[in-house]
Amino acid sequence: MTMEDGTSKSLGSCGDTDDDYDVLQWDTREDCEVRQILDRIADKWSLLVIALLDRRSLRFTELRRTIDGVSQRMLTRTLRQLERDGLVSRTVHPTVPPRVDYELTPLGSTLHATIRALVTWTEEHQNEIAAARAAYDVRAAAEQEAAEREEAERQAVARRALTLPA
Amino acid sequence: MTMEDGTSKSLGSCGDTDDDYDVLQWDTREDCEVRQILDRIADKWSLLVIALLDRRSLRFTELRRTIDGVSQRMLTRTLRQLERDGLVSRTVHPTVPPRVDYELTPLGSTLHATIRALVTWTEEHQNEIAAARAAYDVRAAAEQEAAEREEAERQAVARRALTLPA
DNA sequence: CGGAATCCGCCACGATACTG
DNA sequence: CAGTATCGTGGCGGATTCCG
Repeated sequence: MTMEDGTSKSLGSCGDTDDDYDVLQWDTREDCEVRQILDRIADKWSLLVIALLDRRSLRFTELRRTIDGVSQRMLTRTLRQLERDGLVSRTVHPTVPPRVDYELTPLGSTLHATIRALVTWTEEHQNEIAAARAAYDVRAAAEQEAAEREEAERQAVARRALTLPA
Repeated sequence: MTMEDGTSKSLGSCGDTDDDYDVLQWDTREDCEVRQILDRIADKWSLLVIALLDRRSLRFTELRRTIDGVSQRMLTRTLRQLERDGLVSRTVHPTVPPRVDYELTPLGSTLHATIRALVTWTEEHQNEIAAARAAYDVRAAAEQEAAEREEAERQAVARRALTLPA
């Protein structure tokens, strides 16, 4: 089993002292739930798996084929974590060859619904972000060029001071 | 400048072909906006910075002190990325010693609002998740122990077959 | 004070091979 | 088919040093 990830134990409810002013704590402490869930949905495959399973339950190989690019190792690990968090349920049919079905739990469904909001936000604002990035890159390039010109100028001055020092 | 991260260019609108059946594409392609934003808010510090700046604008050192654990390198990188994405604005006051203020842009504010939904979901369901994890770990431990007993049994049988083979 | 540049450890992830 | 086990590597993030 080896418990490869760092989650393991210490699920200490994150210490909500009073109101929601605990901005510092819910992200600083490693064992905080928010951090955990965030890492889960943000890792390379979890979100995609959740999105796919929201349509219908799927077998391991179906997921593997559909996702295209995932290694069997990562798919297994992803599914295990989702299962452990109660977001995905795993049903083994004792047939031969073996057959394993994965489906979203009710909890997983509500999470997917929540995530949709984030996806929607991204879709709605991707143009603004792209524009901001383009603008930033232009400014950065301009500043860089200015710095280089300034540097060249300084060197030119230094050279003149050397070539005619009389 | 060196452009250390992999984002750089290629902001190719992710290819929304028809409806929302592009589940495969918006997460598989590296240059997809959803992936980018997700990686941003999920990285170790961005979310915390956004949460802090949502209250009021802050100086570099204020952020550094408040966050407690962040290296100046990572704080700088985080702020640069957020600035590039148009989520945070950076204002340099040409005083001595220099003073730099960071504040959330309107775009950044809307993102923070969206993220709050996710945080809320987590707060509401952290008990279920904790319970699911505990249950999973118990099952896993039980299975492990069962496997070990089975193994011990096999070895015991093998030993008997050797000690009295007459 | 607010960075930039450099070096480095670590582990998440991928590729490969083996098992029930 | 559905995994586990093992090894190699790229890149993230931390520590340190230097600069304007």
